[in-house]
Amino acid sequence: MAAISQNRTDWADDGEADLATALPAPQISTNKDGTETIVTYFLNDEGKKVKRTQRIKKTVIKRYEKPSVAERKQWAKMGLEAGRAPGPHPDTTTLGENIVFNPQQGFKAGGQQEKNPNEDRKAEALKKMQIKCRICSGDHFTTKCPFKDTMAPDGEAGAGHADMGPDVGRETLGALGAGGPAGGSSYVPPHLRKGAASGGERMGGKYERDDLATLRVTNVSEFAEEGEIRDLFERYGRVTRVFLAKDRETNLAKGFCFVSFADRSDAVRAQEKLDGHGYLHLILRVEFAKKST
DNA sequence: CATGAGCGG
Repeated sequence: MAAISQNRTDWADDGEADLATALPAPQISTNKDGTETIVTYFLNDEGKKVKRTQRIKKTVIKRYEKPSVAERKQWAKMGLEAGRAPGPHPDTTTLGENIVFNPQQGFKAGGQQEKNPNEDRKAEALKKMQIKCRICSGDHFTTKCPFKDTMAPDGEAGAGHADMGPDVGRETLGALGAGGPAGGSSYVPPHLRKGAASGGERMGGKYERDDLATLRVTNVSEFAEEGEIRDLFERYGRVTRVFLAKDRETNLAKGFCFVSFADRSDAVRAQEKLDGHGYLHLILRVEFAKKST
């Protein structure tokens, strides 16, 4: 490494030493308002000398920073920067746009990604074998019980029987305020909740998915991806949802998907245009979805 | 071929 000249200020100096050295040195001055003005000189693509004036405000904005980046900043400087003060210097570093680091949801400085607490609790419960079926006391959830269709959970009067009063055996509905489906469970799936992205509508005390502008697409390749399908359908209007059915085990597409549009008229056009359209070695069939069972 | 997943403990 000793062979590298310590006097060189730029890799581009090779063969143009006279021009390069003719450039004035960068100047930094501090203004009254605390900002700094940086003047640098360089040669542009056409070999013309350019003076650049930048005014920067040295406000330190505290924000999350990738731990790996933070660590890297502690490294001793090397090469032309060896021994110099921390931070960028205009003769070796070109100041660019601020790049906003946008941490992922759950990102935590100084450590691993935060785990979903629900996942944790569930895994924990499974590990300790605390799951006990309320019907048969087996180590599965009540809803997974092989007897769930024929027996009610212990302590509940015949769930699903017609002679049941409106409040008998019915749990209090949660603060989400959605009327759940009849059947005794207070659980309201995310897409049916108030404010869910894909317009649920209150009808007769129940939330139902609005499938008026939903297309069912069949003959979809197992290698299909939701994003690609969305791109394809976006050409005909605003797509509000793409659901690509996948096998939960293998994660391979099952061969059909649903695409919802904001406007039914767009769905009509997409249906007409894309029915019979080739996508990845297969020819799509596109029709309007019927109500889900 | 094919009408979605989802919680819960």
